Amino acid sequence: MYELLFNNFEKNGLDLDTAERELIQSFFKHRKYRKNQYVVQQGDVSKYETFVNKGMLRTYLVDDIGQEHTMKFSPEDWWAGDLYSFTTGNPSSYNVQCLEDTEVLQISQPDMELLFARVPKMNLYFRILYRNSVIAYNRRVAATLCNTALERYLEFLNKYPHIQQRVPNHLIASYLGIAPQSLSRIRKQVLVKS
Amino acid sequence: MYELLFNNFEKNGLDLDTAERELIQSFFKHRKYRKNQYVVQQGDVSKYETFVNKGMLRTYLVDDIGQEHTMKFSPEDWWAGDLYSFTTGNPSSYNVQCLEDTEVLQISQPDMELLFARVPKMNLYFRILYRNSVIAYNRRVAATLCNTALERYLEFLNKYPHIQQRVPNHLIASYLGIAPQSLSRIRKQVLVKS
DNA sequence: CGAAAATTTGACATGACTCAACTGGAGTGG
DNA sequence: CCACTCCAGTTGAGTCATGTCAAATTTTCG
Repeated sequence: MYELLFNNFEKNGLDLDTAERELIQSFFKHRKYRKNQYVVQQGDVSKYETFVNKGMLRTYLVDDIGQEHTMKFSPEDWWAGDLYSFTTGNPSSYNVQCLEDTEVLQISQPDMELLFARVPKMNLYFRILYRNSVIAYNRRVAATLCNTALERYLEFLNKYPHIQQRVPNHLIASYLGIAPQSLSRIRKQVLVKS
Repeated sequence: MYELLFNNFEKNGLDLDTAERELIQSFFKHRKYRKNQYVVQQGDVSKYETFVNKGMLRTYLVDDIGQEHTMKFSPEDWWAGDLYSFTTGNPSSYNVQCLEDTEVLQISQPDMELLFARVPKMNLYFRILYRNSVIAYNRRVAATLCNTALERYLEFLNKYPHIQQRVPNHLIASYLGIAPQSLSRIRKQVLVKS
């Protein structure tokens, strides 16, 4: 149940002994959700940082005029959660919803603080994790500034081919920041060209 | 020369004793740039993470058709640099340019690794720093997905009033992802309404 | 099978871009 | 002190990409 998480720790340069692993395990709660259930809802506090073991989560928000905008897809081996709400305890403006039946490991904010106190090298892991996240966001902002919708769509396909097959197009459109009709037209262009 | 940096460490929960401070100082190089000089240029490796002591930096990139897009402004007490290039050693796609005469403190990638080895609690500082950066990028992506150019402009003014007074409007436009003419029209609207 | 959701298509509206010209201020040099 | 240049900012006209609304079609799934 914890293999994927510990593998992820290792991938990011973390060496853990048995005692540490047991301690870490004790901080994480295993939880199963069914498709369409919510892990967090707009207005709630995002109490946990959530590591996806199996399935897929989608983080989105709803704007003033009722439109949904997808911030992020989280398949297996990714984290999800609203870091702002988690850190400050303020209500989240995001919804985190299951696109499939999903199994996760969750750690609460106080437990995370304890974890840092007891296993200081977790600071290294999260430093690397957040650093990579900053790099990814950089790219995304750069893409929205520099690229057309078509280019951003192709980049998305390229980068997340596995996600594309598991997620309906209108959600991809809402991630790219375009209307589903526009994505449909773009897809037609791509077909013609190839 | 190091007060601002150490203050920043403290603000982010870092307690340092004299020995640690001296060690840390020895890793940072002080450097002065004149207005319009480049700290990093597209194609170079971003060898340093740069903390701004005085002045203002602007990180931007140039797209296929020669347009500039501003990723970030870094006034005093902020960091600048391309984290991707810094981490991997690959060439950067960004330019980092001085908008004013600027004084910085720089640390190289190998020195940063040494720093983490010698002062492990620096992991905590950068974890927090990157975490806050992730939160800020989240907001920015959410704003580009949810808000109109007008709303994004008002949010920018609200959040960085100090920057607005020190930076020409066409650079703000390139940060917001709109043409300078569009920003000019938006500013006219704002005047009429108030 | 049948209902609901997703996708596609068409017609039209609109916000933002481009190109081009003009204004106004800052700085320079005669 | 004035003429000149340079650059930022503004304004207008025309264009284009993308959005909206509405309807048709296809797919999914109970």
